[in-house]
Amino acid sequence: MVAEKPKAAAKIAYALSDGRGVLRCSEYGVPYWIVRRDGAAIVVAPSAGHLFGPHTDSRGFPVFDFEWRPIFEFDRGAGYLSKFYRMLSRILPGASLYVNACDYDIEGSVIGFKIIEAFGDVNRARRMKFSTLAPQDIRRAYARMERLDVEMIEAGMARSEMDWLWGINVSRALMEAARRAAGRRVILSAGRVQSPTLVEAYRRWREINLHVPKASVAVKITAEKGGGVFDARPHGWKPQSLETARSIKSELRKNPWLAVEEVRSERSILRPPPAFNLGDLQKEANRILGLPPLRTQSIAEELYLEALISYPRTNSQKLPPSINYRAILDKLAHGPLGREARELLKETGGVLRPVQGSKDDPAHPAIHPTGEKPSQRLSKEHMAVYELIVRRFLAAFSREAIVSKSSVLLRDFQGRVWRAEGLRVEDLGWLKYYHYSTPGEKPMPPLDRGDKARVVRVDVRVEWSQTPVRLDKASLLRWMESVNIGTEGTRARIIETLYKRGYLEGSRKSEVTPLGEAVAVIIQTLFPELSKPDLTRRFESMIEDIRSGRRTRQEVIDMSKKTISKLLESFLDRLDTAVREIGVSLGSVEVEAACHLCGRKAVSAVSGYRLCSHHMEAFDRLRKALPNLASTISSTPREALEAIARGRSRAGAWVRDVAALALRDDGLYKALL
DNA sequence: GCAAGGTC
Ligand SMILES: [Zn+2]
Repeated sequence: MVAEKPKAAAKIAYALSDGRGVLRCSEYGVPYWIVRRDGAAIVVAPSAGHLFGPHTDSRGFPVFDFEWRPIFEFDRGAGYLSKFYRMLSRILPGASLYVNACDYDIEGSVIGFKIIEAFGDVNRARRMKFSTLAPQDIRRAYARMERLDVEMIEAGMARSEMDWLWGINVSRALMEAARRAAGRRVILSAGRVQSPTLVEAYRRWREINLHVPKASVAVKITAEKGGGVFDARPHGWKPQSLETARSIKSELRKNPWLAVEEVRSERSILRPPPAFNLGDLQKEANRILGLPPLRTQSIAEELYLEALISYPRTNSQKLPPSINYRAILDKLAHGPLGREARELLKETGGVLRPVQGSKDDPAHPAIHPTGEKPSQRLSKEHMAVYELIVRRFLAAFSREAIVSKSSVLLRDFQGRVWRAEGLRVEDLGWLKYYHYSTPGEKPMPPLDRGDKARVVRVDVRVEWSQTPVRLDKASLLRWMESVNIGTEGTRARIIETLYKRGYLEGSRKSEVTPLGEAVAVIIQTLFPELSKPDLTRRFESMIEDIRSGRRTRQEVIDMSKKTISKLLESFLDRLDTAVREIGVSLGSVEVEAACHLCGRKAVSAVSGYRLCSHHMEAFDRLRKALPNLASTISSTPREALEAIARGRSRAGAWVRDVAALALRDDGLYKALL
């Protein structure tokens, strides 16, 4: 019986033993288990994920002649697989029956099949189908074993092969262009998941650099009543210019009173969040601990191998009763978060009904602690992630938090309406455990209709809008989740690949490098299929066709080869443009007509200055926004440009470049008006 | 050397 991983193999063996004992053995340092059932000896042996994958010895492209080989033969990072390979090659021969007991998905079907094909006999093989590793599920799957799932195997192999064909061929095409441009070897890559993500990063980076901020005038009143101080802001109106706001300020200095017109207060209820799936954990660990997504994932995987938490590569936000809530909480009560666990047991009186999130996973529950006590050796970061997971788990069982929000409308002597807002947490509820989401309190003195509050001070200032667009590892990961490309196990890793290739750089505010821009442009123009998530949707429908018997793997692979061949042909026809694009980015090719501001290829000229497409776009956007901007801050266009050029305005870099140049050059300045 | 998908 072949399991996908050691942990699963152990669970399967124990489930099949019915408590009558299991023999744990080991070969080359890899564990396997022997159990007796129905008079037969069952050997449950684990793989460690895929042991075989497509590979070729051919160089150059197009390349279509791959074969399935043991992964450690060609992937230096996969050395640990060789001991699994040796163990399986020793254990499998000679059995009377082979059972694929890997996870029931297309990847598991391939993993088990390839191992049975290599070391056993596919003509004496069957498939177990289970969706969880709970003992009763495993026993049911064992009792109802089916024939080998050929359609799933074919679908899974097709997925691997299509990814290989697209990825290897387009990567080699890019590298060929780089080699011709720079005369040296540069490692470049492209693929179904990484390339749409790079293109999205490029789109975001452009938006950030092209941001023309909107100006608005903020007026904040600090008022006082009975010793209590609060803030009020315009309600239902706003000052149209800085001048108007300043005159309001001087009016209020002469007549510093506000009449309370209406007091409203409402309670709002904050429901506890569900337990983590991997994406939520990565997002929260980034927000709270500042950890990049792949770091969080590695830590979670290590916590899982230490048996402190459940399987982390899950999309589920659900906690099924089968995990045994009570047993876990009882154990947690004696660990490092024992005080919180005991508090929760007291609060719930032992009635444990966790919030269930909407997201689900075919094989695993949400991430939760096992209750095992963490060892003292755990690093600070490991402990922090562990604590996050435990606290989120506890919060899921707790009660709602109650917040009371008050909103007070006040009128000044000119009849203008102002609004003050207060916020008070009435009952912390689940926030006692997961305090990272506690809203900030805004105090508000008791006020009644007709009361007079005194204006203590008035602040007037120009506020510049910030771009809402984010570009960093965590935001890219969320984008990948939202368009459903990649898997829990691969998203963060693929993002790291984009940084490793030198396409992206920087952590909190990432940037696309010149090389990344060149690759993104080439992908968009010469391999448009790889620029969007749609290719993943096409893969999915082809995989579905194979599973349902509408198409064969051969047909799907032939179609892919045809598509890729055509793209590579037209790529070679326009190789010079790709060579130039990459050459410029690597600094080995000169631009004939360079942008005055950045040296990129110019697309047109304004008042004698050659500008690239980015700076041209920045010029256009700035020209459209300038009149409004100037009138809002009650200034001349020149002063508005100075504010933009200063960066304090939060304008995008390319917009600032254009503004600064226009301040130095009259011709360009006039062209902006 | 290149993908994306498993997992130690
Ligand atoms: Zn430019």
